[in-house]
Amino acid sequence: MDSRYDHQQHEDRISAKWTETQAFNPDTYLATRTGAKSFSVIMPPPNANDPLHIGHAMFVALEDILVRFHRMLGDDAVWIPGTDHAGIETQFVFEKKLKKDGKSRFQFDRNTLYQMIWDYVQENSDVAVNQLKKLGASADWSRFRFTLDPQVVAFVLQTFEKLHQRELVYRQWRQVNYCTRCGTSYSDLEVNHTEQVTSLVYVKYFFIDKPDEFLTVATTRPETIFADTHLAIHPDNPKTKNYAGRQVLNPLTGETMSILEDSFVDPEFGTGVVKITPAHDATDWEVGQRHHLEIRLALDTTGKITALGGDKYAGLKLAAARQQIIDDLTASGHIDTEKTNSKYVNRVGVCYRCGTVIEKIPLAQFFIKVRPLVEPVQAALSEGKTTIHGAGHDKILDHWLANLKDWNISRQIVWGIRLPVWYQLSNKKNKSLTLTYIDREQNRATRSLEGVLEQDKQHPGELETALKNLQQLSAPIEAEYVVSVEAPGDDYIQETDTFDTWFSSAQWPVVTLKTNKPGDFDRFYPTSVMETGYDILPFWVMRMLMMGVFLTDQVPFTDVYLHGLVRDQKGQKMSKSKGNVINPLAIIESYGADALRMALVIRSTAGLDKSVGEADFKAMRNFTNKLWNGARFVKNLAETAPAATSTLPQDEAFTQHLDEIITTVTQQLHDLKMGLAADTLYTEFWHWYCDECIESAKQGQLSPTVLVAGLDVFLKLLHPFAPFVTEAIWAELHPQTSELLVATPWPIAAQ
RNA sequence: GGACGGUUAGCUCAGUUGGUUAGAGCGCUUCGUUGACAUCGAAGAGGUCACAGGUUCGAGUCCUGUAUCGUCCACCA
Repeated sequence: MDSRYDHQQHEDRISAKWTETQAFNPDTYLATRTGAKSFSVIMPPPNANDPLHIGHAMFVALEDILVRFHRMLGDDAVWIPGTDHAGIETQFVFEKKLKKDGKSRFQFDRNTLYQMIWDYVQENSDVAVNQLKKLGASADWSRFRFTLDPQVVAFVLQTFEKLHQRELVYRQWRQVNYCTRCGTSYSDLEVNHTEQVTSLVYVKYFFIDKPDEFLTVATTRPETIFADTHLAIHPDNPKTKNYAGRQVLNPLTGETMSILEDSFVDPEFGTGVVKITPAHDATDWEVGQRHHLEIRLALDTTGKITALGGDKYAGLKLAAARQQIIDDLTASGHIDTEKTNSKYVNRVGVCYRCGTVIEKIPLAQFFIKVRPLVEPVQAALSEGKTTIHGAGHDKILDHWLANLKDWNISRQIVWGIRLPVWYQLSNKKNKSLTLTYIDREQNRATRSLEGVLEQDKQHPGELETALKNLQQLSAPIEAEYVVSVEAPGDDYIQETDTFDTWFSSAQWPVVTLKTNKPGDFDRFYPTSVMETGYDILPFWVMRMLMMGVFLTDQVPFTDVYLHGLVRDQKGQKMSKSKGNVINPLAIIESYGADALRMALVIRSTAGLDKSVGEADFKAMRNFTNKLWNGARFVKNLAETAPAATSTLPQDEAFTQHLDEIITTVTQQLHDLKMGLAADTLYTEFWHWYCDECIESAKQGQLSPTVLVAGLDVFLKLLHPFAPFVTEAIWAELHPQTSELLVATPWPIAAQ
């Protein structure tokens, strides 16, 4: 053996051996499954087109430890890998790429664009998988799934159909979160809230009956004044009480606005009078619902002022319109300029992806009723069917479940699974469907269905072109639709909206098992441990619970282990702008995958963030070297020492303590205390086995045969944590056998 | 405004159901290459376990409150 462990000489070679022997496929490694307990882990699928980051290394390390442990225990253990099409993320990245080439998504019909993104993802799809293998992930690659695999898509469509049959899906014209830059709506979860400095302007609304008197209203959104229908006051506010029922003039349109009373108004804030814009503000929308107010749109989905703005403002972009309106209102004496606070800090919703301010815009979208899905989950959790491991996140989940609102699953992007919703072309109610398509002159055209049919009469083939080169379909709320996995007939056009990626992800534990090898679902469901970052608890874990219970009447997993963020050595969040991002591949290159894994896992705890830095990787690299050299010495000792004729003084104590270690580590792993188990093994191997036991053996107090047997135990216990170096040492110690360490049984304490 | 976490050695963090002199890595001091490892070994310095009460034979660990940092949620124009 070399005097140093050189990971680069071993890792790829060992990886290949594991693959050759199909060591990770339970159909292969288990001689018999009779009586074997099932242990299944579904991998959180990384984005198919992205290289892995340090967070992925964390999940690989933790999940791999569990799977290798249970495999060695003799369980029917499987870890099902996959990659995610990551709808918005991927389309966002692809559009940036298009832009670089001087193109835009609007130049392509949706089928062409979809195919282009598909090809792009295919080009990169090996990257993630190869990196997972580099990390030592003992996943069963023969069960690999991509979220857009045809079987997966088919399953997701059936789920939607099932939800529809159970009346858990509805289409409604409702205010939704809309990113004008990404061109799609979002669910509430995709909106981040951040503080922003804007101008708070005080606008005067003059009374109709007394034209020289006015009410002052503070607003940060003067550009929506076109769509204002009312002002509101609190019914019990003495300061504003006498305004009730009076009428004022809209300062921009000159229209009559009445003053209504609603207790949502905070008498203490501003002037105690609020303008109501039902279309573009969440609170105002609700006020509008309560008081049956007309909903008028001031902004469209491109972020421009609608026709409501008249010749002067229509078509202006939001920011430009805002400034123009402030200027104009100031000029016309409608703004109390002395009161203007140009540094007003307020909270706005921004797109989690691109940071653009999210607009509230009413749109016809598909929603899922969440109450009927949530309730069985709450029941299951309170019965302890699923345990959440991770610093209070169980309570956070409870809070989410209790307050969850209906889920908008429609996205106006192409990179995803298209909703199985169909509109009949000949249906009179569907005449005003709007089709955007690339016409025969390669121009982007937007026409009503009626208009397309008209065109088709004059230029036969227009309808065919429109359907074939369709970019986007926009159906009014009164349109009639059919939900069907297959096209109901030739006379139908399919909805162009795609599912929220999380809608299909929510079914991942079910779909990966149901569309895989026959019998997998019964064999592995409910899965054992769902291990993922706490940051996607509401996005993913909660929704997997909801959809899992809906589809199977069982929770999708019995335990959830939430790991924290990986931070840098100073405890700072990693970000590209700070330049403190750690590339896991670079760490593997210099220190080895084992060192990376150990550094991430050791003393990490569920639900809490973990700091790592160069010093940690180095320390754990030293540990792999320590293992190697301890083994090197012990091997040599066993080979050269004369056969023991009797037991030595330390032999019994050694065996006893070794048993304690086995018991402790085994229990820690059963309890999902991977960080603690790694720490136990590190300390026991280095400071007990090497520092004490090897030294005892040198002094003839401990038998080499006992020592070498103990080494085997350590190699097995450490294998889940540091699979490469332990496998390499195993081969050195047991040159006569072809059995790999990965396939050996877990040690059992004598007592 | 609500909720949830963190606060332990110079730094980053463990501490498994309350139980003997509170641990690790890195850093620091002194010494050491006599059968593995200098990516090493030996010895050592360094902690009122945020603070204040309480429960207990016994509290880093349980309870109450305070401070502070952080995260998530929330319709304050």
